[in-house]
Amino acid sequence: MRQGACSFGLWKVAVDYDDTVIHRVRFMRTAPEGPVPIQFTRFLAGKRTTFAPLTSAAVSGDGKYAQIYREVSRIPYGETRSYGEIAAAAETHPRVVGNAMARNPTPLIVPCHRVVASDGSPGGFSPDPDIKKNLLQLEKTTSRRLFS
DNA sequence: ATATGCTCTAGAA
DNA sequence: TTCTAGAGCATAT
Repeated sequence: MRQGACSFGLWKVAVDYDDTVIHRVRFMRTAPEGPVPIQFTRFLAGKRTTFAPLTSAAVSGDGKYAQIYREVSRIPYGETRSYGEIAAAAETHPRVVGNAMARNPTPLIVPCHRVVASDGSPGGFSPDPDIKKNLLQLEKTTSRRLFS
Protein backbone atom coordinates (compact mmCIF):
# COMPACT_ATOMS: atom_id res chain seq x y z
CA MET A 1 0.00 0.00 0.00
CA ARG A 2 1.33 3.41 -0.95
CA GLN A 3 0.57 6.69 0.72
CA GLY A 4 0.97 10.29 -0.21
CA ALA A 5 -0.58 13.69 0.04
CA CYS A 6 -1.39 16.85 -1.89
CA SER A 7 -2.81 20.24 -0.93
CA PHE A 8 -6.27 21.75 -1.06
CA GLY A 9 -6.26 25.28 0.27
CA LEU A 10 -5.13 25.20 3.87
CA TRP A 11 -5.62 21.47 4.04
CA LYS A 12 -3.59 18.44 3.13
CA VAL A 13 -5.30 15.55 1.43
CA ALA A 14 -3.72 12.28 2.52
CA VAL A 15 -4.31 9.29 0.28
CA ASP A 16 -3.76 5.59 0.97
CA TYR A 17 -3.91 3.55 -2.20
CA ASP A 18 -2.87 0.48 -4.10
CA ASP A 19 -2.64 0.73 -7.87
CA THR A 20 -6.08 2.08 -8.86
CA VAL A 21 -7.86 1.16 -5.62
CA ILE A 22 -8.19 3.97 -3.11
CA HIS A 23 -8.40 2.71 0.46
CA ARG A 24 -8.57 5.93 2.39
CA VAL A 25 -8.68 9.68 1.88
CA ARG A 26 -8.36 12.13 4.75
CA PHE A 27 -8.27 15.89 5.16
CA MET A 28 -5.57 16.84 7.65
CA ARG A 29 -3.48 19.83 8.68
CA THR A 30 -0.24 17.93 8.22
CA ALA A 31 0.23 14.78 6.19
CA PRO A 32 2.99 12.32 5.36
CA GLU A 33 4.97 13.15 2.24
CA GLY A 34 4.60 11.11 -0.90
CA PRO A 35 3.14 11.08 -4.41
CA VAL A 36 -0.57 10.75 -5.07
CA PRO A 37 -2.31 9.67 -8.28
CA ILE A 38 -2.39 12.55 -10.75
CA GLN A 39 -6.20 12.55 -10.67
CA PHE A 40 -6.16 14.14 -7.24
CA THR A 41 -4.01 17.13 -8.04
CA ARG A 42 -5.85 17.74 -11.31
CA PHE A 43 -9.29 17.42 -9.69
CA LEU A 44 -8.41 19.73 -6.84
CA ALA A 45 -7.07 22.26 -9.35
CA GLY A 46 -10.38 22.25 -11.20
CA LYS A 47 -8.84 20.60 -14.24
CA ARG A 48 -10.56 17.28 -14.01
CA THR A 49 -14.13 16.22 -13.24
CA THR A 50 -13.64 12.51 -12.63
CA PHE A 51 -11.27 10.20 -10.81
CA ALA A 52 -11.57 7.37 -13.33
CA PRO A 53 -10.10 4.82 -13.47
CA LEU A 54 -9.57 5.09 -9.72
CA THR A 55 -12.13 3.32 -7.56
CA SER A 56 -12.94 3.37 -3.86
CA ALA A 57 -12.60 0.24 -1.78
CA ALA A 58 -15.78 1.36 -0.02
CA VAL A 59 -18.15 0.78 -2.95
CA SER A 60 -17.56 -2.95 -3.16
CA GLY A 61 -19.41 -5.36 -0.94
CA ASP A 62 -23.06 -5.94 -0.18
CA GLY A 63 -23.39 -3.94 3.03
CA LYS A 64 -25.87 -1.09 3.32
CA TYR A 65 -23.10 1.47 3.43
CA ALA A 66 -21.57 0.08 0.22
CA GLN A 67 -24.96 0.48 -1.47
CA ILE A 68 -25.17 4.05 -0.26
CA TYR A 69 -21.64 4.82 -1.46
CA ARG A 70 -22.54 3.45 -4.88
CA GLU A 71 -25.58 5.70 -5.08
CA VAL A 72 -23.53 8.71 -4.02
CA SER A 73 -20.94 7.89 -6.67
CA ARG A 74 -23.65 8.34 -9.31
CA ILE A 75 -24.15 12.03 -8.55
CA PRO A 76 -22.76 13.94 -11.55
CA TYR A 77 -19.98 16.50 -11.17
CA GLY A 78 -21.36 19.88 -10.14
CA GLU A 79 -24.73 18.52 -9.00
CA THR A 80 -26.10 17.67 -5.56
CA ARG A 81 -28.62 15.30 -4.01
CA SER A 82 -30.27 15.35 -0.59
CA TYR A 83 -29.75 12.78 2.15
CA GLY A 84 -33.38 11.81 1.66
CA GLU A 85 -32.97 11.20 -2.07
CA ILE A 86 -29.97 8.96 -1.51
CA ALA A 87 -31.86 7.15 1.25
CA ALA A 88 -34.76 6.46 -1.08
CA ALA A 89 -32.44 5.15 -3.79
CA ALA A 90 -30.67 2.85 -1.34
CA GLU A 91 -33.93 1.91 0.37
CA THR A 92 -33.02 3.07 3.85
CA HIS A 93 -33.51 5.93 6.26
CA PRO A 94 -31.95 9.40 5.80
CA ARG A 95 -30.10 9.16 9.10
CA VAL A 96 -28.33 6.06 7.89
CA VAL A 97 -27.10 8.07 4.94
CA GLY A 98 -25.80 10.70 7.34
CA ASN A 99 -23.94 8.01 9.22
CA ALA A 100 -22.51 6.56 6.05
CA MET A 101 -21.27 9.96 4.91
CA ALA A 102 -19.73 10.70 8.30
CA ARG A 103 -17.79 7.45 8.09
CA ASN A 104 -16.99 7.63 4.40
CA PRO A 105 -13.39 6.34 4.20
CA THR A 106 -12.82 7.88 0.78
CA PRO A 107 -14.28 11.36 0.39
CA LEU A 108 -13.77 12.85 -3.10
CA ILE A 109 -13.77 9.38 -4.68
CA VAL A 110 -17.19 8.84 -3.13
CA PRO A 111 -18.39 12.44 -3.50
CA CYS A 112 -20.07 12.82 -0.13
CA HIS A 113 -19.65 16.58 -0.46
CA ARG A 114 -22.42 16.51 -3.11
CA VAL A 115 -24.93 15.28 -0.53
CA VAL A 116 -26.72 18.21 1.11
CA ALA A 117 -29.77 18.70 3.33
CA SER A 118 -33.23 18.70 1.77
CA ASP A 119 -33.55 22.48 2.12
CA GLY A 120 -30.33 23.03 0.23
CA SER A 121 -28.16 23.88 3.22
CA PRO A 122 -24.73 22.24 3.12
CA GLY A 123 -25.08 19.87 6.04
CA GLY A 124 -22.04 18.70 7.90
CA PHE A 125 -18.60 17.61 6.90
CA SER A 126 -15.65 16.56 9.00
CA PRO A 127 -13.14 17.74 9.88
CA ASP A 128 -14.43 21.11 8.65
CA PRO A 129 -17.68 22.03 6.86
CA ASP A 130 -15.80 24.75 4.99
CA ILE A 131 -14.08 22.03 2.98
CA LYS A 132 -17.47 20.91 1.72
CA LYS A 133 -18.39 24.44 0.72
CA ASN A 134 -15.07 24.90 -1.05
CA LEU A 135 -15.47 21.67 -2.98
CA LEU A 136 -18.98 22.59 -4.10
CA GLN A 137 -17.74 26.03 -5.11
CA LEU A 138 -14.88 24.48 -7.07
CA GLU A 139 -17.23 22.19 -8.95
CA LYS A 140 -19.68 24.98 -9.66
CA THR A 141 -17.13 27.32 -11.20
CA THR A 142 -15.32 24.53 -13.02
CA SER A 143 -18.44 23.13 -14.64
CA ARG A 144 -19.47 26.62 -15.65
CA ARG A 145 -16.09 27.17 -17.31
CA LEU A 146 -16.28 23.88 -19.18
CA PHE A 147 -19.65 24.86 -20.62
CA SER A 148 -18.80 28.32 -21.96
C1' DA B 1 -29.10 -3.90 24.64
C1' DT B 2 -28.13 1.06 24.08
C1' DA B 3 -26.26 5.20 22.17
C1' DT B 4 -25.27 7.86 18.15
C1' DG B 5 -25.71 10.37 13.74
C1' DC B 6 -23.36 15.34 7.95
C1' DT B 7 -31.84 13.76 8.53
C1' DC B 8 -36.74 14.58 7.62
C1' DT B 9 -41.62 15.49 8.33
C1' DA B 10 -45.53 16.82 10.71
C1' DG B 11 -47.72 19.41 13.91
C1' DA B 12 -47.54 23.09 17.43
C1' DA B 13 -46.56 27.86 18.47
C1' DT C 1 -42.84 31.05 9.28
C1' DT C 2 -39.86 29.07 12.88
C1' DC C 3 -39.34 25.51 16.42
C1' DT C 4 -39.80 20.94 18.63
C1' DA C 5 -40.50 16.22 18.89
C1' DG C 6 -40.14 11.88 17.38
C1' DA C 7 -39.69 8.53 13.71
C1' DG C 8 -36.50 5.23 11.98
C1' DC C 9 -32.34 2.20 11.12
C1' DA C 10 -27.47 0.69 10.34
C1' DT C 11 -23.25 0.58 13.23
C1' DA C 12 -20.37 0.92 17.07
C1' DT C 13 -19.77 -0.04 21.88
